[in-house]
Amino acid sequence: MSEVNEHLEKLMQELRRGTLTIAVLSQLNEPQYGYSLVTMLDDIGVPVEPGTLYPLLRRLEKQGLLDSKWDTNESRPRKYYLLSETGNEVYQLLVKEWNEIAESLEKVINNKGAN
Amino acid sequence: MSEVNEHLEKLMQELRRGTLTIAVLSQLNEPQYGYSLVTMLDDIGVPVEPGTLYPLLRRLEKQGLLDSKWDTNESRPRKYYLLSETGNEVYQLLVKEWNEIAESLEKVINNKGAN
DNA sequence: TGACAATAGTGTGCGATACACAGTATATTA
DNA sequence: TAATATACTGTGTATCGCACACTATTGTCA
Repeated sequence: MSEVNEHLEKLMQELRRGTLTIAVLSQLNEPQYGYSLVTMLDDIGVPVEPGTLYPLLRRLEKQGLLDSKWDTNESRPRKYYLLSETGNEVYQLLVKEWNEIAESLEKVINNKGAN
Repeated sequence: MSEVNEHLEKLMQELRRGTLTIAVLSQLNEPQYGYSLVTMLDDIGVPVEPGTLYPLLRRLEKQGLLDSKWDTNESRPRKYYLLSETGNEVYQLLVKEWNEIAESLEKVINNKGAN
């Protein structure tokens, strides 16, 4: 891979940053477990490594945005996550922030700022 | 500041990641120097610390996306930056990537993925 | 029985960024 | 003219999320 492409990859990766958190939070109105989230997000077009998602879920729980509960009734134990109340508030604010960023970037890209 | 708000700040900061690069590249069809970019971007609604912008500009130059040239004719020496050819290509690709990300996130947020 | 899928995790290095700080020369104002 | 602000560029450092390689266990199915 050329050097330019490596840099491009890095830049795109950087752009995606933080969006995974929003994607995850958005799916957790309904309880989901990690493994299901991986395939689910993948289906929606947000591919994610398990080794990326699991630490994220634990972090969000530690921060109080998610609640978790083990389900040991099924054939295999699953850890279900769900949005907490503060998690929901934070999610709303994040979406708002996202929209502002998107709008501002649109303007910048279309050079509407050049007057 | 409450703990939740600190986390929120971090998350929003994370969301903004990488967008500054796009913003900067978008303004460099015309040559600009660092200080002018700071105020310019600030006007457009993309506030940025000088201590953040300058290293970014140098990095982008080192990566070959920007060319630079000192102007010592004016009262104060200014370092003008300009998109290189590859810089322009990369910028186009970044915008494309950004649009895809934005679209995908929109879907996720509006729960269009739940079918 | 042996391989694959389901399910959850850890460890680590990289790299961008925010922020505090530094430095110099020119305008501007008192 | 002395003092203060502003224009302009930079450096150093700590943080922190993330990608990725890796580990581990248990059930399922050929």
